[in-house]
Amino acid sequence: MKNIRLKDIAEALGLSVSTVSRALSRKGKISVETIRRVEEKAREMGYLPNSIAKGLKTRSTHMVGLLIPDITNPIFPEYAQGILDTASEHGYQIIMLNTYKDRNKERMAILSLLSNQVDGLILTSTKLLRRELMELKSKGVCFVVTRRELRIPGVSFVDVDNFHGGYTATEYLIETGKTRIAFIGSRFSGEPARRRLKGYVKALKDNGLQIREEWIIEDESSFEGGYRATQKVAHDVEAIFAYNDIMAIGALIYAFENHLNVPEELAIVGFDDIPFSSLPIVNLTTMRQPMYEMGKQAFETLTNLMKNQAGAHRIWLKPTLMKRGTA
Amino acid sequence: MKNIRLKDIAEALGLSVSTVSRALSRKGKISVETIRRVEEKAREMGYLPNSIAKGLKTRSTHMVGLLIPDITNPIFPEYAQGILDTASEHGYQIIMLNTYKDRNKERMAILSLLSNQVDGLILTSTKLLRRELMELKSKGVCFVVTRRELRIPGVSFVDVDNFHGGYTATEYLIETGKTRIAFIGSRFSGEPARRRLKGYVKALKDNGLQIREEWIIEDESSFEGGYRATQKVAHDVEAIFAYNDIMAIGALIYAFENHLNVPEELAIVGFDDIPFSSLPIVNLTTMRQPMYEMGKQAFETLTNLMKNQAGAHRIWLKPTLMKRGTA
DNA sequence: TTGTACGCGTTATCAG
DNA sequence: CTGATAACGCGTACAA
Repeated sequence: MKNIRLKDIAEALGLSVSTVSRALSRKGKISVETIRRVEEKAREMGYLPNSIAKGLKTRSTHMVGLLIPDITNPIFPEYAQGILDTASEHGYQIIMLNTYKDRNKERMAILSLLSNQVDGLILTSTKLLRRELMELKSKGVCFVVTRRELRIPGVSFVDVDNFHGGYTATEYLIETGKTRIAFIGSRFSGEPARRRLKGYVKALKDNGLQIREEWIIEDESSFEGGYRATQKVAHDVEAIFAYNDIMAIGALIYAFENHLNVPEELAIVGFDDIPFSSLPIVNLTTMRQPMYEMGKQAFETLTNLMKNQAGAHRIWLKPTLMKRGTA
Repeated sequence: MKNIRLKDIAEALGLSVSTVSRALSRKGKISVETIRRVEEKAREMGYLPNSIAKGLKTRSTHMVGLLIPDITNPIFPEYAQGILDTASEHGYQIIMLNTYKDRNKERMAILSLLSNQVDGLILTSTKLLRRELMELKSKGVCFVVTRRELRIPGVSFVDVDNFHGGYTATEYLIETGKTRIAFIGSRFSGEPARRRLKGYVKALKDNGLQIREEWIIEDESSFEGGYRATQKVAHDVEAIFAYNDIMAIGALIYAFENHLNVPEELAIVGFDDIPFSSLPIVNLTTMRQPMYEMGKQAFETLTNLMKNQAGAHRIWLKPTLMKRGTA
């Protein structure tokens, strides 16, 4: 069954293709009567516009490419939701791809997306080099970066204020009376961890507490990593601020297995607020990252870019403390 | 900066557009030397093919639409991953949309996707009426349905064998010595719940156990729902088979709060194996649905359809028992 | 108010 | 082996 084209409905009505086109898009001068007839016929024949043909002409496909490291990482579904919902409100479709934090995959994905003539790109935790992003920008590609803070003139990004989050979490632990506080984290080479760590350090200093190197532990981002890191310091500290909820839960498991009372003997604060942290059995106190909001803002920033070629936006979202049972 | 077109590289080389096209696609007779020259020039000029113009001509965009009820439902990210990975292997892009189980949203989404000339559709847990699916089929649209078993001639689907899963879970509980076993579930009107329930009933019968209506509880699919349902039967049964992990965890919370030993006093088996069920603190015994595999199979079934217009495939995946701490 | 003619970037057909 | 030419479906100056 062939699709109905403008031409088909034009012939059925004895009109020209352009008249039909105008009637359907309501552009230019056209009689109300013609509009009515065309619309009726279009409905009757089940006309469905060919958006890609339109895109070829108008140079706008209303498609946006979304690159995510890994959709099974529990912080991302909510983020994706924010993007999908907002895109849908604005009449855009999202083409999604996983990059697995592989710079090469990312490059290929972007080429493929641009080849498909997407109107814009959302790059999540991109590994692309600064130079590459500048090049992309100079080609006139519209894009927004999230979860990576970078200062390239004209490049927009949306990120969480990791420093502020680290500061708030640590300060809260201090407020509850803890003075011996460890930080366990992963990938200290990466920006998010570095900034959360800086927030932790600053909060300790501001409160006249000493920074102890041996209380700052690096391990991998996993339950096991959190467990191991906790093992190294649990005998010596009263509280743990973890880089993320995964590691915090690892700490929780350690406490559980070693019959440490939480939070009395060992208080634990995480970061992210992944869905399971709020389960009654877990009930983790943590810094919530507004991931839905991040997705929403990312898309809205992008639409502004696509429409007005407006200047760059830099958005920091504040994480909020979710007080629950572990601190 | 305008994009480089075939025409640009043709002019730069003093060739015709069609020759350049053939050189790049290596179709038809063309000299090796020309191919070399064209490819070099293309690289040099940074040529990126315009897939949507190509699609207009070839009537194939290599895009596939994916409809999912809700990507934040923890069973779906893995599924989406399976689809994304497989699509990528086959050189396809995925346009993803949430439907929120809303039939109308689904209709709109499909129209919009077809308007974008996708080559195929994957409909997850679709609410569309049988009649609508048949209509879609008769229009020649390629699509695969997942998580809904339906017998429409020529329509392919991939689903988990819910009956088998329900049977296996119940049988396992019986094997561990339990005889008083409850089923807690939600949406008994829906097929998955009905089939799992049937499996439960059959397993009881096959083992000479009685079916007790008051041990079959319906409530909503949430922690609270599972908690409430458990509350109603816990005093009377030794084991609970839950429709899904969410409800099973609700049951677990109930047991936890009421100091019931799990699994001695109350054994619990879930369904899904969502990521958190394997956490040491949760450690839920459950029927694992192979969601990645389901996504993979769905896409592969679809490619077959798109290529050969091959006959319909009906695939049932077997869920597998994950023996952990709660049963 | 409507129709004609052309172009968007690509591929397919048919001559040469 | 290569080049003109005609589509693909739609939008838009320009002419009527």
